[in-house]
Amino acid sequence: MARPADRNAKVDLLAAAEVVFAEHGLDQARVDDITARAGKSKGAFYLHFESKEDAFREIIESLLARLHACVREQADAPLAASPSEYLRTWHAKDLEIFEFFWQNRRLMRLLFEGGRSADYAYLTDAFAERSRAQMEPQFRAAVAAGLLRDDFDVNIAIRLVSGAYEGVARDVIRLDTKPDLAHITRQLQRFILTGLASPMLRTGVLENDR
Amino acid sequence: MARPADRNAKVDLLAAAEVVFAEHGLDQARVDDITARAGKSKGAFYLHFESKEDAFREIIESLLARLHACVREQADAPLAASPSEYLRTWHAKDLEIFEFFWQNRRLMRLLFEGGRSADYAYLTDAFAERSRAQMEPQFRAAVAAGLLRDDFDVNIAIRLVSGAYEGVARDVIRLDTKPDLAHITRQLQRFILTGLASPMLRTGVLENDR
Amino acid sequence: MARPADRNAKVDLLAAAEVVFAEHGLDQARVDDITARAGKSKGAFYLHFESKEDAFREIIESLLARLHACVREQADAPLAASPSEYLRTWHAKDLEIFEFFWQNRRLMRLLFEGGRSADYAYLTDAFAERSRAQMEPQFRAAVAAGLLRDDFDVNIAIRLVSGAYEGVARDVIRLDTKPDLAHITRQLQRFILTGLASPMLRTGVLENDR
Amino acid sequence: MARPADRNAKVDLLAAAEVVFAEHGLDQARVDDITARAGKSKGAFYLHFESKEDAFREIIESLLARLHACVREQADAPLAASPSEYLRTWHAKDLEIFEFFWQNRRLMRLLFEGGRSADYAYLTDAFAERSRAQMEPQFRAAVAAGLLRDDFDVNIAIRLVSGAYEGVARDVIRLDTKPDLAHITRQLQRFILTGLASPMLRTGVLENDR
DNA sequence: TATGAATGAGCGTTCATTCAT
DNA sequence: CATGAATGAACGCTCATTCAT
Repeated sequence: MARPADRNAKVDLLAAAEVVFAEHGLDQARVDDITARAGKSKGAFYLHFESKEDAFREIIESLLARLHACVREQADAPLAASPSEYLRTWHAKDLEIFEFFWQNRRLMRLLFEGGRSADYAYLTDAFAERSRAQMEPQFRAAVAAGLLRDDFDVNIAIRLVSGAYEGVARDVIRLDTKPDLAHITRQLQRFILTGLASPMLRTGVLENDR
Repeated sequence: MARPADRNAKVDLLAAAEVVFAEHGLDQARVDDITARAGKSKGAFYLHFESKEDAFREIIESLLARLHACVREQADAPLAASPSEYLRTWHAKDLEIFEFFWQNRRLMRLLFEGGRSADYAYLTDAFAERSRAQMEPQFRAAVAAGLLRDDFDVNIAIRLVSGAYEGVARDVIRLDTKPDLAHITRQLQRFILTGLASPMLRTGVLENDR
Repeated sequence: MARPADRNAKVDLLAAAEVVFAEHGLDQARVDDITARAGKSKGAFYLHFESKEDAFREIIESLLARLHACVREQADAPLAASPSEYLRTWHAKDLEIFEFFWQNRRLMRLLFEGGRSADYAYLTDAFAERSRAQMEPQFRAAVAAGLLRDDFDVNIAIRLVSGAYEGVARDVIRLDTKPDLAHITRQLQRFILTGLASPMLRTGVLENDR
Repeated sequence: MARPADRNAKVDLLAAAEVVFAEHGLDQARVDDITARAGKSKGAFYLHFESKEDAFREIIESLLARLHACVREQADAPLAASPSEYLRTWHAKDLEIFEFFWQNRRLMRLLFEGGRSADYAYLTDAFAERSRAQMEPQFRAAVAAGLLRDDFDVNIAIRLVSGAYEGVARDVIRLDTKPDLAHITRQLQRFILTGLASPMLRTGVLENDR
């Protein structure tokens, strides 16, 4: 037999903690605020979590787990046969992930801001690193398949691309109303693929390169 | 005639505060740590700063002032005559700014991480916003001059480009050894200008666009 | 179901605070002293009071409330029919109030000494002012009833009488052993009514007045 | 040769200290305030005084010395020959002392309020005690001379009289504009000598006494 | 003698965590 | 399991006093 009261208590506390952490960050969040918002006692909090940090960790870990599940789900799709199929798949994946960002924007902001605590500042980098790591094999595969140019320093290219993704993601999650994610991600894809150079300037670019 | 002010006192304190804030963030930095590191007394700290936050603000404001001075200096250069001149100028500007990032990487990280305190989380966004604002007129000028394509949503393009810059900047400032900034910025420029699409894929891209 | 509130906690803290404030005044009283004396933790103090000053205020306000209740109770009695009844009633009232002073002599001293803090120095005057205000209607009624002389400047007479009361009260509350309050108040009453002049001098006094 | 600069410095500091102590009491007065008001350095303060308390003591002692000089001057006058001469002399003495109170009202308030510090709360009582002590021989002499009634408990009578004086003094020194001190002291004297009872009540009072 | 920057002990208050019921 | 009063370590800030010049 489950003990629903118990489960609900933890769920309530987690929900409240999520809000309070998202608003105040780890350091400035007070356990009192969390329990008051959850309508639970302080004792209940420590019944379910070892410490304030533990609750924070649990929330962040859950977020990361769901995020990675979402990303992996996208990543596991096979390289499409045709170029246009490839683009369609890619775009669908991006949209899926940006939808996740939007759904979890409060927590994603907290993540991007390192939990607003020195102790979790590493989260920001860790997330970026992980994104890059996740991106690399797909990128290399695309290069190998002749879909992407091979005259780039792949590491740097990845860095740039993931930077663009992260930058856009940061923008999206701080909006108040939901933007047209499909449009944004399509532009992002197009930007990555075609660049901004006008034909006239393209000559200059080639000149400029050795 | 009085015991002369230790002209270095404030400088020492600021230097120590910079280190401590960079390491622990605003909330977890202890005034004791700062003064101990500076070899000064606690009283000395409050002789020069109204409060812990005041010292933090002073450090951040100084960083932002120097940063904006650096950016403005770059921005004020006129649009170059020839495309290749334009590219050279652009690259030089970027390099200058990335040098600044590298020189001040400890503080830039703190800035990017919102002071690691809920109270200054806005810094992250404020900086991104400002960067975008600074970029916009230059971008539009380049489009008007036929240097950049005009079939992009400019706002989104700026968002993407500034995202790429920010992402790369975040990467750079967390390295332990100085990377080849000229290389990175050149790749960044080239990436922005030419994109990643292979000729074969380029067709797909065009197809994909309505 | 919870660890039940130590119903005595606040009472203990107030009792301890009373002693410590009475001994050291507001400024020099240390919260540590209060909690140590109460056998409570520092946290417990802030569980019941907003601040040190808040506890002080509560103590003083309670004293004033009880004092005014006592005074009002006396004041509400009607003017007696006969002179001797009037005197008896008056004396009984005084005795009641002086008993209150004696019972609360530690706090009354603190009150008379303005909480031994610049912030509450006004208490001394406020109390005197209030006493005078309370006395005035009774005084005027007694004059109207022909019980008291009408050839005095009433305001000054009240000032003198309340001064005498206050002076005697200040004396009484700093004694170590309880004096014969009935005797003192009777003498005080007699003094107010008849003065000290010997018959021989009385003539001179009356001459002296215009 | 005197060192006028030095002397002036101390005088300036004392004057400033007087104002600051009178306003904030001992505990809440800051040495900084005193030196700033005096236009001197903190070093100068400690050149002339051992400590903040020392300066306070010096000010209070000076006040008491001048006060006692004034009182003694009055006290040393011989008992006058005739009753009316006695009354005139007494009144003149009182007026002199009340003039002193008025001249030094800021400091007298501080004195009456125990320096607004637990450490000097005793001043209030010490002053009252001393006043009583000073009054006693004169009182007894007057009784012996048949000028004052002898059917009073002398100690209590003194207490009452000095209480009345103290009460009136407290009133006077907190006024903003100088009152008619001669009038007040005359009324005070008359009150002490004759009391307030109407002829009608006097009968009852005498009955009431055993 | 005079200066005023520097010192550091001291204290009010907060809040994560514990524990008696 | 649940409660919430109690605990006490921690830390920001003040200000009397010292001392190098």
